[in-house]
Amino acid sequence: MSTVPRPIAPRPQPLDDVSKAIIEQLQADGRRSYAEIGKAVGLSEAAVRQRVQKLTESGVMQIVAVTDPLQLGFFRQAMIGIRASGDTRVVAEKLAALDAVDYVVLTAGDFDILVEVVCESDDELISLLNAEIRAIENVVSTETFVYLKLQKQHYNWGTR
Amino acid sequence: MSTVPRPIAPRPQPLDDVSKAIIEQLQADGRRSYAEIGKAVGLSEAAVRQRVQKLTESGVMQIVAVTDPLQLGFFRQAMIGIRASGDTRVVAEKLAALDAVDYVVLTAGDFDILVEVVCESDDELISLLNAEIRAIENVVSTETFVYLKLQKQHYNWGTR
DNA sequence: AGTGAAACGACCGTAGA
DNA sequence: TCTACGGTCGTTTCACT
Repeated sequence: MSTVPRPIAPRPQPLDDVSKAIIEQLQADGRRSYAEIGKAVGLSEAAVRQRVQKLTESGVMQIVAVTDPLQLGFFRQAMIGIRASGDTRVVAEKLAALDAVDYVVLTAGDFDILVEVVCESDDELISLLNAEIRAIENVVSTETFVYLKLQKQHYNWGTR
Repeated sequence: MSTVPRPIAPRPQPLDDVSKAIIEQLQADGRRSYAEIGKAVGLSEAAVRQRVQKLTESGVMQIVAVTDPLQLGFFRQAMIGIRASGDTRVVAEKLAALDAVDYVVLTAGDFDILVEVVCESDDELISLLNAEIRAIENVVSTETFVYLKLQKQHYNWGTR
C-alpha cells in the first residue's frame, strides 16, 4: 500500500507572532489606534498600519461592526438543518437571500445545508419555516434546533 | 474560553433609521471615521461619536476584527451536533474551552448542543472528535457536518 | 520591512441651543 | 440629543535605513 501524495495545501501565510498579536488587539477593540497597538506589540505606528493594511487587503482579517440580535429585538434564533435535492448550491443561494437568514453553509452529512435564522418571535419562525424555507424548490425536509443559550461566539475566534 | 457577555437590559431599544445607517457604515468598514459617517448619515462628527459609544456600551454592536480560517490555514470546518446527558451547560462550557471550537450554542431539538470547529486537516478533526469532544463527560453521541462551502456569513447580518 | 518627523485630519471634552 | 469649537492625539506621507 503506497502513501497518498498529500498535495501541499496553498497555505497562505504563516502569520508571525507580531501579526497574531496585532490581530488579538483588534479582536478586543477594532478601533484601537495603531499607535497604541504599536506600543503593545513593540512596533512603530507606521509598521502596525502597514501590517493591518496587508492583513485586511489579503482577506486574512476584516474590521467590522457585529450586532447582537437579542439587543435588537430578535429573541428567537435557530439553526435549521436542510435536506435538499437537485443542485444544493441553488437552494443555498435562495436561502441566503432570505432576510431572516444570517448564515448559510453547504455541508456533507445528514444535512445538505445548515442555515442560522434570526426571528423576532416564535410566530415569525413558524411562518419562516412554512412559507419561506419549505417553499423553496428542492427543499425536501428540515430539522430545527432552537437556540436556548449562546455560549461562545463565532467571531471571537482568533489565531489559536 | 470566552462566554458571550449577556445583555444588561432585556429592553431592546427600537433603533431609529440614523443609528441603523451608522451601523451599516461600520459593517462595511469598522474603521471609517466618525466625520465621514456623519457626512453619509447627515449628522455632526460628535453626534455620530456619541451614538456609536452608546451602541457599543449597551452591547447592541461591537467593532472587532474577524479572521478568515481558510486564510489562516484552517481548511477543515465542521458543525457538530452533540447529544449530552446531565447538565448540558457544564458540557457546553467544556466544549467552549477547546481551542478548535469557535462556536457553541445550547439548543432544543434532536441535538442538545451545536459546536462549530476549525481544524487544519481531516486528521485534526478526527482526533478532535475522538480524543477531545467524545472524551468529555456526558457527551453521549455526536454527528458531524463537514463544511463544503460557506455561502453567507454570520457577522454580515445587520439590522434587517 | 522598518523608523522618524512634519502636516494634516480625526478624536475628545466641554459649552451651549 | 444635537452642534460648535479648541486642544490633543492619531494618521498620513515621505525621506531614509
